[in-house]
Amino acid sequence: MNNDKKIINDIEAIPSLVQSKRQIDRYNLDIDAQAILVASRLMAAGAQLGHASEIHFSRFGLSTGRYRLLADLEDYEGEELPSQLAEHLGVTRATVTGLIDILERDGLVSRRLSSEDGRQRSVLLTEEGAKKLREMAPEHFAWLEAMVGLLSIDERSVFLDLLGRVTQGISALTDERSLKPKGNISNE
Amino acid sequence: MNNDKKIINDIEAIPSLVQSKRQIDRYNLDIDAQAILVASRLMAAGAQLGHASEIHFSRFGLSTGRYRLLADLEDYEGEELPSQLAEHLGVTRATVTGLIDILERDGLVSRRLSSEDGRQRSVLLTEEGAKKLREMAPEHFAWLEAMVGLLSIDERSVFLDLLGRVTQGISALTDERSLKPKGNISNE
DNA sequence: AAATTATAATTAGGAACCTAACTATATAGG
DNA sequence: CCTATATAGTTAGGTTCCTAATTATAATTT
Repeated sequence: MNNDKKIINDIEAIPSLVQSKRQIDRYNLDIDAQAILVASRLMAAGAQLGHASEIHFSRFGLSTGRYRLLADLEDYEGEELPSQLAEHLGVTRATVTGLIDILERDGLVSRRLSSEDGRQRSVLLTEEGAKKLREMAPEHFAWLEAMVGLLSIDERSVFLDLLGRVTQGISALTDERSLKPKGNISNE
Repeated sequence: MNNDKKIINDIEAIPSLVQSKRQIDRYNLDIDAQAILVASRLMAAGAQLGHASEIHFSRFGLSTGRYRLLADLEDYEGEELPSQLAEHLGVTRATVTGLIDILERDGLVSRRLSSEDGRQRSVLLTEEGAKKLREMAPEHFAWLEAMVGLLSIDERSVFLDLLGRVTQGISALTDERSLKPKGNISNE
């Protein structure tokens, strides 16, 4: 019986400190092995979470992106422009078009032409879409809460703080390459 | 000039505490808003990191997966079976086949038939593959280190601990559905 | 020994997100 | 006015990873 297929994040897939050390030693680099371990673990956790999330939402006939779009729409009184959605979700407008296509096909949102600007199309949350969100809310939020269930309230605050700074670190790395910084990363 | 396209993780894309509270209040759920915030932020961070990682590796003509395969190969004396690689990387064998295809095309690995078992094909790190790893090591590890550069040594330990428990939480959620646990998650 | 079953790798096709090119509309400059 | 340029959304095609089916070889069962 091959139920191993389900368990992707095997113990083998988790990078260890000795592994990080070995890699650094091989090239005689002046790098903190633990820093490498933290970064590697975070990458592994990110991939794992992304995968788990898709499985979670698929039980409601949604994907992570499509749920997030619906939730954002709900947060903005049930009507938004695709470009706003793209900005809120942190994805491209092309991606939003695809998300809307499927949600519209499934009757969870609808498109409407804007009267003010002929280029714009409003996206509206349908009654069915609102119902879907209402129905999945308890289970969904319980799922999210369970994710951090092994952390105490205090630990959650600490984690949030540390994660925020790591996120900042990542942003700095990706922005670095654009030689014209927008000026909002001020700490030298 | 539209260099905004590069900066995907806009300030708007980061979920806030008030947003989490609003969502929970809407359905009168007995859920800790901060827990939702932590979970949401982690998901956002995971996506951001995944994206940043692809950009990082693309500068060396690699993807995250292909780099990880090369690095794992190096860790195992330059020779492994595809099935071992799949397990170590936490991806399916089908994915590994695809990764090897491109790495082989680019001359970074080679395939060899196993003498012992006719079903197996060994994957070998070529000299060119080893050279690639050697060349990118300084920049790559510096990149990883910079990611957690805003954290002190002590904070890295704390972060590692908390992240580990969140990871456990996620694993528990995904395994939950398979009614026959493998019994290797022993700490009750 | 032959037939069944398991395993290793691959192939085929799908989902999510991307970039770049395109269409339609709006705005600005001469 | 009317051409040039910017913007909103979409379309086309690529990448990464997945699941399910397929092929080839090994192990097991009768």
